[in-house]
Amino acid sequence: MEATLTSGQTFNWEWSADGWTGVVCGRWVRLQQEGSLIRARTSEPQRTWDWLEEYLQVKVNLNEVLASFPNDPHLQLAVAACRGLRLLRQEPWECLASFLLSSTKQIVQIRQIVAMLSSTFGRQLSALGGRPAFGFPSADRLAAVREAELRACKMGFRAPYLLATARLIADGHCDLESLRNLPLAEARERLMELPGVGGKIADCVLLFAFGFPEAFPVDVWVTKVLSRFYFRGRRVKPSRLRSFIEMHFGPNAGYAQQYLFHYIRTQTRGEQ
DNA sequence: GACCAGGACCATT
DNA sequence: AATGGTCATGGT
Repeated sequence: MEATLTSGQTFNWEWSADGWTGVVCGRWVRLQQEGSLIRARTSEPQRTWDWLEEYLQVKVNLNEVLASFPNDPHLQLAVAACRGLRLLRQEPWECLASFLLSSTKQIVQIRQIVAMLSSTFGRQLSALGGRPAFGFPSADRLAAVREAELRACKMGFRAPYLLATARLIADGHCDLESLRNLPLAEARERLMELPGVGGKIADCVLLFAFGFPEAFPVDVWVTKVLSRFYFRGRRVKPSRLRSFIEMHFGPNAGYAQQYLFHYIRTQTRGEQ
């Protein structure tokens, strides 16, 4: 669970001695790992846990996913180092907005920005003990604020992108939920029409929110690890990298990407 | 105090 | 098509 929640696919989980605290579908949640089980606590009674099972993707058979990976020693090394890492199924708007804020930011900083944005514009939620919690602000809410208010959340040049995209979602010009049912390439194009959304951020939404398992976000870390593992550390043109990815990683390429990303990031921390 | 971070966009070649 | 500069901020 730790690998899943700290691997840079989501930014709103906080660890403490009591477990992992976060917000899913507008509900405050605390998760505790007990062996192979996960215990969940909410601040209010729940009539169903479907929303959490969907988010955590607990019904995905991880062994089947891993069995679909190519049998190459580098990838297997990453798999061994990131035991239990899963892909979440996040809410599209929160995922899109979070990754709009992610460009050339370290994960710790993205977490700070998301936290400030939520506490400023998000809905306050009841929580068990501790500090109050805040949900991620809706597109409607953000569409109504001024750019300066967003910049006050330390997002810098990303503020106009977030604002413009929030407005396109809020006024119905773009319906995120409808993109879920499109073919991957088409959904990707629709996403890239949004201001501030290029191929990488689109791939993140396709993989982390819409659940396209073959979507493969390529950032500086993934570029680095692919170069090191499969191209003897040499620079590789993006187009060549793309064709290698499609050739090599199979139907669950996105999972493989997440293992490689988390592996290289945790291995080289503090190095160089 | 450099260097860099889960990029996108625009102006030049 | 392919670089190069720019954007804002702060962690390491």
